[in-house]
Parts: sequence; C-alpha cells; structure tokens
Amino acid sequence: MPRGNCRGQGWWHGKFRGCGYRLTLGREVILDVLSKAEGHLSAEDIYMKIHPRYPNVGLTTIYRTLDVLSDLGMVFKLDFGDGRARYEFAEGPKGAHHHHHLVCTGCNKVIDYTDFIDDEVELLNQTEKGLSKKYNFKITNHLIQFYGLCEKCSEKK
Amino acid sequence: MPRGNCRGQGWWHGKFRGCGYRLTLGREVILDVLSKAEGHLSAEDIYMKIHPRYPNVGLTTIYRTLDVLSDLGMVFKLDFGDGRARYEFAEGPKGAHHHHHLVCTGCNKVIDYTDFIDDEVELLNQTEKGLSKKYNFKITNHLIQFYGLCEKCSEKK
DNA sequence: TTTAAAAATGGAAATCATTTTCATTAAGGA
DNA sequence: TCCTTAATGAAAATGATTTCCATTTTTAAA
Ligand SMILES: [Mn+2]
Ligand SMILES: [Mn+2]
Ligand SMILES: [Zn+2]
Ligand SMILES: [Zn+2]
Repeated sequence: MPRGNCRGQGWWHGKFRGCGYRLTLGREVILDVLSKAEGHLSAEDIYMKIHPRYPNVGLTTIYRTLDVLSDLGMVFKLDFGDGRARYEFAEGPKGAHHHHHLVCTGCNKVIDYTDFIDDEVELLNQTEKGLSKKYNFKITNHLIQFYGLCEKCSEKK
Repeated sequence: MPRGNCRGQGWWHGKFRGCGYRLTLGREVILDVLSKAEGHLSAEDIYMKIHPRYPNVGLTTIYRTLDVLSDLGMVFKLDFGDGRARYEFAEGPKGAHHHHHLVCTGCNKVIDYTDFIDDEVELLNQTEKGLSKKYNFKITNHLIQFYGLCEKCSEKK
C-alpha cells in the first residue's frame, strides 16, 4: 500500500491527469493492490484487501474505479464465466506480458500461459487483417481462452 | 413449429431418451425455434417467439431446457458481454459448422465467420497439445472472439 | 488564501438476468 | 390404465453490478 505522505508520485499520476481524471486515494490504493496481486481479482476481492486499512473506500467506488482503469487501459476486465468480473493489472510499457488463460471448469482455477503466443499472434494478425477487409470490421481486441480440467480436477474424476 | 400431432418423431428424440431425459412439448418447441433461428437468441428472445403459440411454456422452463440442451451438446451457450447469455443451435453431425464470432462493441451485432478456420484449427491443436502436456490440463473447449466496430459503427464515429 | 465549479464518493436502493422453491402436472414404463 | 418420477410454472429469492443523491474532495481561478 502506498504511504499516505507521497500521494500522486506514482508513474501513473500522469496517465490519470492526462485524461482529465483525478488521482484520488481510493484509485491509488486500488491500483496498488492490482499491481501487486498475483491472480485475477474480483471487485469484492479488492474490497476485502483494502477494507481493513482503508475502511472508508466503498465497494461502489471500487466498481467505478475499475471502469475508469479499464477505459484507461491500465487494467483488463476478464470474464471466466463464473458470474463475476475479474480484473488484472495491465503491465506497463516495460513488462508488456501478453498472455491468455486456461480456465478449469472444475474448480475455476485460472492459469496464465504465454506459450505459442508467437504463432498465435501471427495467425491473429493474419486473421484480423482478413476479417477486417472482408467484413469491413475494425478489430480492436481479441479473446482467447481454453476450458478444461486442471490436474487436480482430472484426477478427482 | 412442430405439429402437435407428431411429437417425438424428430431426429433428436433418441438423443434425449438416450440420456434419460424426457422429450416434452416445451423442449421440442425450444429446440425447434433454435434450429430455425438465424442469429444468437437469448432466453427471453426464445420466450417471445414461443409465447404467442405456446403461452403455457414459462421462462423458467426455457432456462432449464437451455441448460439441458447445453449439457447434451445440442446447443452452445455464448457470452458476448452484454449481460445476457445467448444460445446457438449446434448443427447436427452433418453441418458441423465450426465458427467463431466478431462482436461489435458499438451495436452488439455479431458476425459468424469461418475464415481462417483451417489455420486456426491447426494452431489450436498444436497449442492444446502443448498446453495439455505442460500444465497437465485437459482442454475440452476453446473460446475465440474478436471485438471491434462493425461497418456502420465505424462510420458513425 | 479564499472561493466556486466540477468531479468523486459512499451508502442505500434499484436493476435485472438467472436460480430456487414448491405445489402441481405430465411422461413413459409396467 | 396406473404409478413413479421427471418436468413444469408462478412467485420469490439471489447476487453482482448500477443508479441515486446528498455530501465531500479536488482543482483551478480569483
Ligand atoms: Mn491473467
Ligand atoms: Mn454463431
Ligand atoms: Zn480444477
Ligand atoms: Zn456495430
């Protein structure tokens, strides 16, 4: 968590201000949690992590902030089909860590993978180009996910 | 819509009975609507189509039936991110019509595409094989979607 | 520093697709 | 036809997310 006495010094201060957003305590704390989180957090997960130390940041603000962060491209909003959105920090310009997800339909575990990304990106580019032309569709984004059973869950079965 | 006098004669009668399910009027009608539908219908879409002629088939039954049909693999449950599930008839063994979707984030229009499916399938197989081995993850399913703006929506902008 | 406009906030209430409950009905084997 | 059990519909419950609105905070101007 950021020290309360050096607010607004993070590298993302500029990103906020540049888009007319104000960098508030709530936003900074949420961003901080996300940037340090391992997995894929739901709004409530974030609320739980923050609440003990910042009991006056409400769940509503978390939802609103996550929307803003998604708009700014600082966070990805993910849907693994369990009825609640998950959020993931979009690494800065340095660690642009393009990856996709393996989702276990047994226990909802999610594995990040980067394997085959090169071939994938190649196919994706080709596909995007072709589809853009054929359907006059401007593709801005893609979603690739694999579903199945993780090691533990296939053993159980 | 099926004629009321020849119930249970459809090619899917066996599929139901084989899995211990009963073939009811509601299920038959829902399947019929889906098999003839062009696009991607929500539960309520289906309800609207059915209700005039079969006013005693409730929305609850539609949800339940769609679950059954998904389990049987006769229908695909889709999520285009607009907060309601969509359903699509999974063509029988004949017209196995593997395709993915272009989703317009402007107007929610969805385009089916089959282009590049061959290269895609090849990459997918390779990826699935590699990931299965590396993570001991049994992949049963994949999701690929492209998001962007359709022709009309990019003009508007 | 003072001030005023705009943005952000939190808590409560609303939304709304989907699920659950439960009493009733219908399917299909015997 | 009879009986067991699956299937059904209506109403109520659920639960993640959004909306409302009165209050607070931020920021730029004076
Ligand atoms: Mn991830
Ligand atoms: Mn389709
Ligand atoms: Zn699992
Ligand atoms: Zn569009």
